[in-house]
Amino acid sequence: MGNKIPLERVDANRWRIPRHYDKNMHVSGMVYADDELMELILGDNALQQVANVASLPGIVGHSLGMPDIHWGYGFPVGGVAATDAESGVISPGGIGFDINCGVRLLATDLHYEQVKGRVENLADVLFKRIPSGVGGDGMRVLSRDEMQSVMLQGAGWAVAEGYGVPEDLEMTEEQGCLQGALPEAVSQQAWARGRKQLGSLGSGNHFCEIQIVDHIYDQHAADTMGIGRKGQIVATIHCGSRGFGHQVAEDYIKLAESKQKDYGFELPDRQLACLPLQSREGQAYLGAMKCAANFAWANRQLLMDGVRTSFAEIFGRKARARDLPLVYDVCHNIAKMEEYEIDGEMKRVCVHRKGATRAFPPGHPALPEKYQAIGQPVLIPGDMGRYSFMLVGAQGSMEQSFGSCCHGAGRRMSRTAAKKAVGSKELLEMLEKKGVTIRVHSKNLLAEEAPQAYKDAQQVVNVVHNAGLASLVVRLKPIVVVKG
DNA sequence: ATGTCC
Repeated sequence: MGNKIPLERVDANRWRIPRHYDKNMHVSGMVYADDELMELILGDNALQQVANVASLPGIVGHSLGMPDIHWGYGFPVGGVAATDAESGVISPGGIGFDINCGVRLLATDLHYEQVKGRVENLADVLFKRIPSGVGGDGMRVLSRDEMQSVMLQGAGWAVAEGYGVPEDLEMTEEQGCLQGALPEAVSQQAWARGRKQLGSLGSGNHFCEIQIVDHIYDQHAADTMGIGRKGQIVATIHCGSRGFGHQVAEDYIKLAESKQKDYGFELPDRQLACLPLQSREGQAYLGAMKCAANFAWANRQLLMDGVRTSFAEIFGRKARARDLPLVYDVCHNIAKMEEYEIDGEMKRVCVHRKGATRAFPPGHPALPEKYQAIGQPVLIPGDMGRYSFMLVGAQGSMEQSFGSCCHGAGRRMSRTAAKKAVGSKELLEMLEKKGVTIRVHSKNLLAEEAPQAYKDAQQVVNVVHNAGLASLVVRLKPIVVVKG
């Protein structure tokens, strides 16, 4: 079905889905891929979803698809869409179920030579200290007051509770807190789920990895981030808002679906259900989404503390935050109100990033002082067997993609297809052969995350680099993987 | 992603 879509080649890395393809489209689609990735993308219906998103009321610019794009709920994963702040809509499916799923990376001052004899020990301690698994409870149970504070203050709450240091907040997108969160817009069911889950990894593609700096593309930017030594050990955490954000998403997707007739929206897919940004319901979703985003930042802050404590336990470090500084934290499932130049005038828009990372260029006012000259760190986890990447945002993102780029390798197999194709035993053997030590809560879910189930992250990041959305800084190789 | 079906 995807191959019915007319694709116009723009250049080596970009393809247009012309607006005339479907009368519902208000704008064209723009998809970032080279020839090889486009072959994979044509294998599912993600391009149809890019075209569908172009029919959202008030969409501006292009409906965008990043090179890691694949099929998602209504919107593709790896999609970016901006809607007019006054006359446009917000679509909960355009943010996704795991609100503020995101990634953070910590540097260490350790070299692989200092760690290689303790790898098994490190894996055990991380697995012990980082709660994981489907439905898993977190590091602490929150009172109602504490839960409300987490929703309102995000990572700042966690730092005030002793999980980390104020410098961590400077190195977090939005300082780890979106203003304007509305706890009263969050259902009691979501409150109840959230109160048990703060400080937990969950399952699926979430992980904590210990990685080695494997290749350096940009020494100056790598040095600025404190990850400029080959063989240096870093830690990556990939996690979101757990059952809390999932419940918020579910509640508002249902609400939006029930309101489509009232607002006179006739969208090509009911999963695109949306709410006018300036409506009572639209503002309620935005306020609830911010609660979930803030919860996710507090969650990653607690998980990071677990990583620092693990390193302290093994390597005897006392000043943990100083020895393991946070390099940066980005979210990749979120809607943000931002300003861009569109057709020659500045416009305030709601940028839906679903499986897409903010990638602001050097000099952007939202960046901390430390990164003004190099641009925003952009963390791109690949798969557990091959590699992950650090990039920095480039000027092209402001001109082309509403300050956004890809968020990962992107699936090439569905979860069910991956489970059919890969046995958990052979996968564990393959990882061991590659020198990856793994601790996993549920072995039968692991196959869903097999490297074969993902595109080659190197190909994906090459496309955003060549298209000028972000620039390569370092490549990382996993040595320890902890998963749910 | 997810108390993977209220």
